[in-house]
Amino acid sequence: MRIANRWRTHHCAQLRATDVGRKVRLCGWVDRRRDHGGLVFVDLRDREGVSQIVFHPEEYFEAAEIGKALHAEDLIQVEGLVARRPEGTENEGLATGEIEVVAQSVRLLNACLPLPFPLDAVVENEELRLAFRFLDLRRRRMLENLRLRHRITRAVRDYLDARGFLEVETPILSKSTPEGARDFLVPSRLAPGSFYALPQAPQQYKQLLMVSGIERYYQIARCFRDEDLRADRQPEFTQVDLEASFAEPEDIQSWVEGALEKVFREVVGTDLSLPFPRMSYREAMDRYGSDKPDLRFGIDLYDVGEIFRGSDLKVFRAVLDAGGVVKAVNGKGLARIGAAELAALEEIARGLGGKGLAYIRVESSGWKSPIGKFLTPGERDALALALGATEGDLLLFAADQWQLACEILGRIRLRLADLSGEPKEHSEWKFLWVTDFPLFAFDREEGRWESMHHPFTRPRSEDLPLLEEGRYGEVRALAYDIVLNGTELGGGSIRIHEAELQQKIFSILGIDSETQEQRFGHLLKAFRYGAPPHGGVALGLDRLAMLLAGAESIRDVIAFPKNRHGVDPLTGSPAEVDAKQLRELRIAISGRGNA
RNA sequence: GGAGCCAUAGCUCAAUUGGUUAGAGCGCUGCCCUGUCACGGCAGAGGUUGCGGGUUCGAGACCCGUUGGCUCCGCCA
Repeated sequence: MRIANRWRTHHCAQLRATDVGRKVRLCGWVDRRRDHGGLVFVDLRDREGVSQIVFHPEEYFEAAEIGKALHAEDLIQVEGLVARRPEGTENEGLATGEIEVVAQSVRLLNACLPLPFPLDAVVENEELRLAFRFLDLRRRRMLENLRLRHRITRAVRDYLDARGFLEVETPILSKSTPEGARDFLVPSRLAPGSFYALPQAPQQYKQLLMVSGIERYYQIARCFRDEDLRADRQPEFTQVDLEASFAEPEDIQSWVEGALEKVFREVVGTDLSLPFPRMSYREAMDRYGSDKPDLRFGIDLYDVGEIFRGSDLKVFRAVLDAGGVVKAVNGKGLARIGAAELAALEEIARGLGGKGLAYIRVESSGWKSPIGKFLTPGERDALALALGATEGDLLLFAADQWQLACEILGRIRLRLADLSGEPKEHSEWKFLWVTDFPLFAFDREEGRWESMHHPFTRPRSEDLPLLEEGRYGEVRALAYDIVLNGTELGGGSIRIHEAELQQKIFSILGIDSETQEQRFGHLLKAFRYGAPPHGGVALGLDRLAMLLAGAESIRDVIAFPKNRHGVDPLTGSPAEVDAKQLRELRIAISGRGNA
């Protein structure tokens, strides 16, 4: 890195014993000052690191006077001589620890007010950190997070470039398609009453690029969704978005695996073993009660319906007779948990819509359980065998429709892992492809079918007859999600490229022909002009960076994130605008607050 | 829209069962200190305990409300 110019000759992590005697000039912030009355030391910091500056009052009085008066985070320019530190005062913990710069002159370039929070300690007050984000980003940890993110995108770009992917930008001012998340809208001045929408993803544009014959496209794409925020959700976020023509799911998956392998090798020095395991949606739900199972621990769900098929336990029997399932999970060693914890587990079940959560404490004195008296010795033996139950275990049961029973125990499983102190090492990377998602999910409240992934997802060809027969819930999609340690890192699919099939899917989703033409006419039109088969995937860059950084929130890997309410406390966005601006847009505010 | 947790000095936290003048470390200010690197020493400033109400002889603590922050559910094709 070339750095020398009139401001500075080196950066603060650059100088070594071989530079002793050299006259240098450094610029940086006062990381720490140690004033010995006479002698003053300053750790001078820039992006690259730290050098110790020493002020000798007898030799360089004026410089020392300035040095004495410095404060934390003052910005200074120092000119001086590189000197070897006296025998025994070297600092082995510092790359530049063999030398120091003897200040001959120093300029205070810009002073710093007393800091609102320390830069070298944990600060819980995130609101304050965001309000002073420019200072927060000076912290080593945050700087390294940004650097890590940079390295990720660079590795991804290198990888995809080497495989013939073209980076193409797509519009930010886009068109609203009311399916999916809520859109951010941008009013058009030139067409009053009309609005652009910020893209939730470049989905349709990248498919159009495939029709254009681009063949392999990628983009580090900003996406916008106007939904409530979470630790891993911001209203604007970034996806590594790619699409390829003439590609099978295996092609897409191997590109993702290859890119991630390169990222992990180059960014954190970890070798991933490829390919990642695959698991069908059905199996993931059956075994782990989740479509993004965390495989760092091995608590499995079991179907124990057969054991209760002839049971006296009416609640279980009724569910089974109605076509439901009885599933169970074994919390090894958790018979010890108290009533409050147990109630919390039941609350998880109820919160999801379950009727309850049966439990059995396996204790030395016998099985302690409200359902205990309904169990025959044979049933107990069968359960113990199926669940591997031994003394001290806590068995939990959900009896419900398959989907719900799985989801309930899936949540319980995560909670049990916490309770039992299962190791969840950040350095352990458990990747998984979840495949064969259902194409549709039935929305009970709306009383209609919805796309599980999105409406452009291609059904498996062998399931096309099911589509004709109206057995929508059974149709599987050529879709795949990539999961890392229980986090959905991304997902993709092979797309529909035929106008007729696309129209059929739209119709099943309850979008009539007129609306189809209105909202998706451009896509349907394009499909009639020799659209190639194609598919792709999108990876959540923020989440990937968060996991690699060992951060708790994607806010820690985004330079200027929004808080819980979509507000940036630093700039004060969003903000009201001038009446003149609104007039130009022909917008009238009808009311504030509970409008 | 719902649930939970939190709010005490600039920051991170403490304050026994409701009981004297709300403390500590860091930071800040002043003084001392010539080989430190989380330098050290002495002194000092800094608080309407988020806000409003209530219970009580007495509230940082208990109750109600409210505001703000965070986490989760809903939502996120």
